[in-house]
Amino acid sequence: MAIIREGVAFRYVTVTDGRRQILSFGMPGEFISASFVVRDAAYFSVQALTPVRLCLFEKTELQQFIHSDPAALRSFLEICISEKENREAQIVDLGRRTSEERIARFLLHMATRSGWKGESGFSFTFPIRQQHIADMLGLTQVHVSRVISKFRRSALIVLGASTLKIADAYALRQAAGGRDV
Amino acid sequence: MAIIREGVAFRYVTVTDGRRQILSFGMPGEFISASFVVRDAAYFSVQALTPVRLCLFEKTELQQFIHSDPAALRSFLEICISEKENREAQIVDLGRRTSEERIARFLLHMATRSGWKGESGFSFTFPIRQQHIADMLGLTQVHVSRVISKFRRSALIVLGASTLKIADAYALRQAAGGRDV
DNA sequence: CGCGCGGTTGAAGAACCTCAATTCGGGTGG
DNA sequence: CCACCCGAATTGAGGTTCTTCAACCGCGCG
Repeated sequence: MAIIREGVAFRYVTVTDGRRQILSFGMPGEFISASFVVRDAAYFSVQALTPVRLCLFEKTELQQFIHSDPAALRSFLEICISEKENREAQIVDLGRRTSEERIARFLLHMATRSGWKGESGFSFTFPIRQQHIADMLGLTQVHVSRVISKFRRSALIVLGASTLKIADAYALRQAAGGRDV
Repeated sequence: MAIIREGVAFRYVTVTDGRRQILSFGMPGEFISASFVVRDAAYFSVQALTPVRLCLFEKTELQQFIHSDPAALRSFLEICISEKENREAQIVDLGRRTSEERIARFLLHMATRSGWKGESGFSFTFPIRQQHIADMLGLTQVHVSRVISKFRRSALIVLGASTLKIADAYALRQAAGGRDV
């Protein structure tokens, strides 16, 4: 039972023959996974991308806290459910969007989680490698490279060693499929 | 806020240009979506596949019930979290499994939810069309048809108008990728 | 210096899609 | 009762998207 205070980690599962699927990235302020209130074992693995500082909870204490305070219960349910909603958005991406849309949406989503307000020129730390993007979005690293290169050539983004800059927010949203995030 | 008592329904979203992604099928005994305890609006649509009989709850009453009884809270959290876990399994399917694996796993999963214990020869009502399978698994109906035809020719399954029979459980599990469901 | 990780690029192929024609079965109207 | 019709499934041909394999580059680091 842990909340991330600093750094970035991700949850993933590996299927037979070594294919890897990343389930989510955890950023500061977020639970690794709310499931641990109920579960003892995990069907996934967790790995840190950067050095990470955690805030640990005793499971039973958290359970008591949720019981004792109605507001706490409500906000914990809120967390569980918005985690589920994020997973469902991901399902839509994987099932029914092209690789360009997926990658554009992923970059926009990470920017938003890093405090982006929507303006062009926003720049933030981005420690995620192409292999992670590929494993998050059901693609190969090679294909991610091609799409990212295309975005860069079209001046939608500027991608440094560990920083990403949204250069043309409008065009990137277009590439993401227009509406929503 | 509703539980399905009879029949089958599904939740889905449509993205621009009409592509459809099915998020889940609801079977008897299951919530349409546990999210409604916290949410007022839904980002998805629901459609019945067969005639459906529902059991409706008043949201505020359910909230009070959850607060009043620790066991109720625990089992509701259990439901939320296992819904999330199902979505994550789906993400792995969509991201990192072939169309044959996805379809085989989907059929096995539906059989299990219909009370299947694992033996060959089990047969159950299956009102789902190929288009639904396609929209659940991120494929086209045409491709689903090809894979299903292949399964049928290899005598893994027998698919009637509205019933499905697991003819060769072992081979179907092999097609599903070996381990787990 | 050399090694390794991450990224880029090209060529060839596999998986899946699109379009379109055809079939099959169940229901409905004449 | 039969003709028709409609939704659902099948099948073929050809195309696109993404993968695979492999070579190569650039850069930070021991």
